[in-house]
Amino acid sequence: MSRRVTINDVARVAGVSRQTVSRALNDKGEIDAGTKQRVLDAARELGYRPSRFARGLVRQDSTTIGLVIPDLLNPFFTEVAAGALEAARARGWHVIVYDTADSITVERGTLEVVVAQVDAVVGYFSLDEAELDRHLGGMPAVLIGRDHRSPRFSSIRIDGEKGVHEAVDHLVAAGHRRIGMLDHAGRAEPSLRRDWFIDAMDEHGLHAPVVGNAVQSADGGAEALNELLDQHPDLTAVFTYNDIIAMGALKAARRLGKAVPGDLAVVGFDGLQLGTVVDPALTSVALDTRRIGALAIAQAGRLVAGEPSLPDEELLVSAVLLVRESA
Amino acid sequence: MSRRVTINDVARVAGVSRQTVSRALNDKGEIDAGTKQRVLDAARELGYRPSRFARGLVRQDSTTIGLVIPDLLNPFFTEVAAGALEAARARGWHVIVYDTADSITVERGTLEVVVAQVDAVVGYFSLDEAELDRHLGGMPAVLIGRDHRSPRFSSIRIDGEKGVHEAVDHLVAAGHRRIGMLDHAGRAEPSLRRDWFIDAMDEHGLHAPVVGNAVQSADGGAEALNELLDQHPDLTAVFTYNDIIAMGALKAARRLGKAVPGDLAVVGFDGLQLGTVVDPALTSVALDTRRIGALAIAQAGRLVAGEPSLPDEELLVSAVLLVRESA
DNA sequence: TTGAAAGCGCTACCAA
DNA sequence: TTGGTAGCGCTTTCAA
Repeated sequence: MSRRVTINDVARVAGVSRQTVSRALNDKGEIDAGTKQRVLDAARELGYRPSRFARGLVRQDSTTIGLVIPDLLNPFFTEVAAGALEAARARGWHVIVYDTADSITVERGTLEVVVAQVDAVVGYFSLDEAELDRHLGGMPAVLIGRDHRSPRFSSIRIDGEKGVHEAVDHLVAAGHRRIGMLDHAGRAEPSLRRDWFIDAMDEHGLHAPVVGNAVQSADGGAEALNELLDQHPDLTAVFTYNDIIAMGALKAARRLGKAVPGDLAVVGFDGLQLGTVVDPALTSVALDTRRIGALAIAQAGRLVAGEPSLPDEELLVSAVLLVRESA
Repeated sequence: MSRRVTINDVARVAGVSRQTVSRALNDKGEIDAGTKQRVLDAARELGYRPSRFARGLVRQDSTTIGLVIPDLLNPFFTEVAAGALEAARARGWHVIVYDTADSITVERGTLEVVVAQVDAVVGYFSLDEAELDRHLGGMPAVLIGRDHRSPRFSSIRIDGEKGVHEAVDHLVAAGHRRIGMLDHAGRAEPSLRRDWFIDAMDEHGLHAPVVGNAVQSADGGAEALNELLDQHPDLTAVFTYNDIIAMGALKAARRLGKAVPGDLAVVGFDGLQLGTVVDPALTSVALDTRRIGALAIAQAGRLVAGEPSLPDEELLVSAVLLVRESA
């Protein structure tokens, strides 16, 4: 039903050849103004729309990139996506967005179909490289926030180490000694962010700090903070796995009657714009999310065009401490 | 550089015809296991990836929908987009997302390119119908939150009237009489939401209520509330144009030393999930954003397939009051 | 200024 | 089980 009226129909109705139709529609010169108008009229009347496939087949331009993210509603990924869209638009490229709903099954399904629709894939993937490779079958791919072993892939690396150290330095400078962390829950292993945190604490002679776990939501953060403070009421500061959890912690702290940052300082991770709508505004180890998205697109573009990859050091995004009000 | 190795190359290397290659790659039966393996090996070795254009040309399936939104970072649009993505995924359709950066110029540019890439367009548009029509050239389009005159378009209509009335009823029932509103700023005319509000107030004999204007951001909401309370210190409740503004108002109220909802009740509009991360959680006139996105996709699909449009009453999304904590 | 022919890369439909 | 032929809808030579 969809693709019905073709260039031939227009040609017939306009009483010209289809090459002439093509000329009229694509604003090529070498065509009589009258003829052109006649063709345009016929096309409009018939409701003619050129087939993107036929056109794409003969003009080898137009780049489309698949962006795979676990959850668009997670503000962090929203920001990365926005950065990617902007970078793509600037280049005239198109981005098909796939939300895998945090499900590895959906991710598999997505990978299955994405390869037939785009020139390259960028995003966050959970599958291991072998399976990724199998699905992708040679399509250029840029993994965000994850290193790769196979040379078939490219990565945007995230380095939060410096930022986390800055955060701990900041807290210690403000007099904090009893600093806890709310890591993420539900994954097999503790996060890198936790390692960085422990490391930074170590540097200040603050050993074996307290670490709780929060499920990935504001409520999760609130609950986790309650538990943590329950067991360690003497904490004066917490660093969290990310901003969402931190916002929950903020809320929990208030309910506990603790002033932030007076009684409890809170530092998140991600540096979401959202951090400014809560009160106090969230201090956070900030990642440049727009840049992450933009880099992924830029790198994907190079891979598609067969250009050399961006230099490794440019594929790295480092976090810095963003001091707002909560610490 | 991009599209180099074709099915013919694979056929040559594997020593078969290209039809056989096609069979092997598409898991058709009627092929010898050995041959198939040979083909697969050759394909992999050559790094062969089928052209999506050629494939699309011959198999007339695969639906791609363009989603045009003013600002992905606005949580309301994020939620709508997420709903659209989910609905599209369920159908195996693809969604190309375009962020027009709240700019009519970008919107024009987007429309220009989108028509060549998708089967239908859905989203939020600022251009008038005539220009829209000119750009779209007959492509099916679904306008969200905006009515259409031309039969060429389809609309998802938003009705907040009932919800706003519920909100005012709720406030009045709680004893509020001095209820103000923070409308949006910067647009030519006052919003429909304001009309609904005034209407609902009227019904309770509360005439000529106070209306301020806020720019679309949390800070804007905070600033606007300060001004409003400055001029009308006796207000005990505010209804806002949307949740973002409401969150700013929440923050401002706290800074003013006003308890929410004790000293000042706050009701937003949109019902964002985000409303739960602030404290107190935001009471809001809620729209089912997922449903909006899903409906837009469903309707677009019908238009593409030439099926009859969804019935008018199903194309309508009504807001309902979502009572949380702020009122 | 226009049209005829060729071909983009692939799959469907036959016949072998 | 395989291959030949045709053709999807369009643009690009090249002649007329």
